[in-house]
Amino acid sequence: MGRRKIEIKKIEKKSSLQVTFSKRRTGLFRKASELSVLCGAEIAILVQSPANKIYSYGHPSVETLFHRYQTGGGGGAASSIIPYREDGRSKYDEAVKKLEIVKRSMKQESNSSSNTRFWWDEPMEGMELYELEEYAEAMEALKDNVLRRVDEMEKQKSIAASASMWDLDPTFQINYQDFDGF
Amino acid sequence: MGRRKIEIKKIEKKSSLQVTFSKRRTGLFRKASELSVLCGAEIAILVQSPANKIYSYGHPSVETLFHRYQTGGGGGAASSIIPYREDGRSKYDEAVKKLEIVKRSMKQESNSSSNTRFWWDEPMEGMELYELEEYAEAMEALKDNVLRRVDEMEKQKSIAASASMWDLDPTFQINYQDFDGF
DNA sequence: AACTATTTATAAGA
DNA sequence: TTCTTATAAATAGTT
Repeated sequence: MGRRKIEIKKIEKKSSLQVTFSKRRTGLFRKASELSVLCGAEIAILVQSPANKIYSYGHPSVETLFHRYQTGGGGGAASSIIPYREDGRSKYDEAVKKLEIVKRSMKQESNSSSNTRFWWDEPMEGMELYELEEYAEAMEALKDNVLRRVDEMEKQKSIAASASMWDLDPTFQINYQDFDGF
Repeated sequence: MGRRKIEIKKIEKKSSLQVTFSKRRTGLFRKASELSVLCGAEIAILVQSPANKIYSYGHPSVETLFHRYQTGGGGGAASSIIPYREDGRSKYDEAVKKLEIVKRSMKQESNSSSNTRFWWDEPMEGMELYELEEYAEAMEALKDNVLRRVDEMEKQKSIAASASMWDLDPTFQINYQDFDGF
């Protein structure tokens, strides 16, 4: 794709690998941005570099798309695949914002007074790795259940679509961040 | 980029949009695959189409990368950013596999006998939306805590790196799936 | 970081 | 849709 055709196999020379990674990562994110603008598609990309940095691209955000991916296609029982609500963006975003507000207030409370302990902090002391892993999994299952229930309730509440998410103003605040901090 | 140069702005003609979306999505995933092979990078992509289908590309998996993204760069308290362990892949993957086994067994149990109820299913009945949202958030906070603790324990346990994750055999089982089911 | 010779990607057309 | 093809874009190797 340039001076010579190359085989698609792992580049061994470390310096070339670094250069190619940088060029192609940029190219990939540019392509994503173009697809997003041209077609109104919403896209999230995570790339973990050879140096273990994680680069992300997300419009509207990595989290939003991942949540849709999980609730829409991956999470829950295999039979109950829940479609992403056609009218859902604004309602979804409202819910996400509310969750974030609750989360922040919870964290502030739990940080401010060190003697106050909340029930979700309790099990952290003295657990063995295996227990913790099991626990994390139970949490995830429970959260999936809760989110599914939220989805169902939202769906019932939103009767007619006020506007398709694709008619909204595409304010392309491209969320383009590197994690260089470690 | 072909017969004519085009501006990067939303395509209005619906048929062209559909064709362009399909071609460029394919192109994007191909580029991701090439970057992955050439540089040993690990990549996840989610694309939500104009028709609200979610297309995903992930190597090793969307979930794995998203988890790293959250624990490594986004999740948890703002100050305690946990780096992805340099030696971590095999340990990390082991943990993920274990979690998945636990999850599957939990799901199987809870599905097989309909009269058996687990504690994490209990709170689902009769909760109002606001309660559910609060609950979901508590779950997420707890899961974050648990995962952070797991990370810390893993880090302590893995002393010297046996092999860099980038030296491992790149068995490129590209996980390339469409959700056409809705 | 820039530069180009080439290879790829793709817009339009069939 | 899928294929063809003229042209734009991406990029490998070089400076």
